Amino acid sequence: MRTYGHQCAIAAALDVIGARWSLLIVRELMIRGSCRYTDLQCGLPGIATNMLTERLKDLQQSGVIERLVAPPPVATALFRLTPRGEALKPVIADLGRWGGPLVAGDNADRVFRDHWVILPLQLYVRDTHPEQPAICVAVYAGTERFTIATQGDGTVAVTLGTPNKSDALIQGPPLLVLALLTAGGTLTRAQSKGLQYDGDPDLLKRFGVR
Amino acid sequence: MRTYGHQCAIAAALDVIGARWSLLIVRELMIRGSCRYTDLQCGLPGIATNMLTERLKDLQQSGVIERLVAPPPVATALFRLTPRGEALKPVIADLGRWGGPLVAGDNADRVFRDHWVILPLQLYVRDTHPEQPAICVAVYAGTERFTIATQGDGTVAVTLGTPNKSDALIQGPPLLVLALLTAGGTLTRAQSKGLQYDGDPDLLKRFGVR
DNA sequence: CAGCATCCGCTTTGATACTG
DNA sequence: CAGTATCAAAGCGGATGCTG
Repeated sequence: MRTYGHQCAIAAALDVIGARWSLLIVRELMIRGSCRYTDLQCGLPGIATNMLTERLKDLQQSGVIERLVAPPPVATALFRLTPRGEALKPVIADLGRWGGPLVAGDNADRVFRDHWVILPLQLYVRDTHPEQPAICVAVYAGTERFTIATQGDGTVAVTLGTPNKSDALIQGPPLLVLALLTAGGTLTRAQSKGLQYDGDPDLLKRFGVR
Repeated sequence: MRTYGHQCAIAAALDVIGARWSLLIVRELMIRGSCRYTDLQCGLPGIATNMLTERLKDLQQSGVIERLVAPPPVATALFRLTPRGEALKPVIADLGRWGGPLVAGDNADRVFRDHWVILPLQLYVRDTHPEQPAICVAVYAGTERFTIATQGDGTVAVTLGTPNKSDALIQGPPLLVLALLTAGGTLTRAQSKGLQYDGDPDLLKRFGVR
C-alpha cells in the first residue's frame, strides 16, 4: 500500500495495518491462535490467493505476524500473531464494538463463518458472579466446537476446541448461540428455535441469560 | 471501496471506515471539532481533491460526519463528526497508542502538521494531582495555539484556540512541547533546546514534567 | 478562493489458472 | 497445502478546469 508518510501515530499505524484485508487477517489469527494458509483463506471469504500471500508477507515484514514451519505431525507452515500483533486486540475490540450495530439487523446477504461468533462472545459475554467457582461450557455451534470458560475476573475466555471437562453443553446454530448469550435472550425461547442445552439452567444465569 | 460483505462486526466497521483516508478524515475532525473543506485538505497532506470530496460524501452517507452550511460571518460549509463519528474515539485512541512507537524515532522525512500534536497530548498527558485546583496552560506550538486544561479526573482537555485566562504559557516547536509533556522530559532541558516557559515551574509537575 | 468535477496515468485489487 | 502467474477491473493521485 502507498503510505501516508505523516508524522502521526494514527497514520503510521494505518501505514502498517490499514491496507485492505490486513486487519481481517489479524482478526482471523486472533480467533484461531495459529493456523495454516488455507484456514485463513477459508476464514476470509472473498480474498484472492495472491492478496493473502502478499498481505502475509507484508505483515510478517512489519512484525505483526510470524510464519513458522510446524514439525510433524502437522508438517506445514503456520501463521500466528507476534506480541506486537496481539497488541492490536484493543483496536479490534473497539472496532467490533463500533461495528456491532451494523450487523445487528437481518443481513442475510452477508457471508458468514461459524467461528466468527467467538470474537463477539469474548467481547460481550460477562460472568456476573466471578466470585463463584469457575465454570466451563462446551459449545457446538454449527460445524465449530469451542469452549467458554470463566476467568474469575468477570470476563470469559472463548477458544476453539472442546474442553476436557465441561459443566454444560450448548448446541445450535452459531448466531442463535450468540443471540442467547449476548442479546439477553431466554433459554426457553432459544430452545424453541432449535437450540439444545444439556446442563443446569441456572448455570447460564452467570452469563446474563434469563 | 469494495465492501467485504462479511457478517462480522469488524468487517462491517471496515466497510464503513476502512477505505484509504477515511480514518484520517475522522482524525482531523476529532482534532479540529468542525472545519471547512480546505482545513481538511491542509490537515491531510497528499490527499487528492476528488478523494476528499468522495470520502466526505461516503462518510456523510454512512452517518459518520455531517455537513452543515454555516451562517454568516463564516458563510461556508462546515464538516463535523456526528455522535456516531465521535464514537470512533476509542478506535482512534487505541490506534494511536499502537502506532506511537512507529513515529518515535527521527523520521525527518515524514510530513508534519503542528496541530497533530493535540491528539497525543490528549492521549498521554495526565494530571497527577486532580484533587488540586484546575489549571489551564496556553500553548503556542509553531503556528498553532491551543489550550491544555485539567478536567479534575486526571485527564486533560486539549483544544485548538487560546484560553481566556491561563496559568502559564508554553511556547516552542510542537514536537518539543510534545516531548516535554509526554516523554518525561525536564523543563531546563527543553528550555536549552529553544522552548520558552512563562509561569510557575512547579505547575508542570502536575503533568509529570521533572 | 472554497468546493467541487473531470480527465489521465499509475497502482492496487480480484478472478482464474496453474505449479511444486 | 501453499502458494506463483497472468490479466482485467477498480481505486487512487495529480493536474486542471469550472462555478459561485
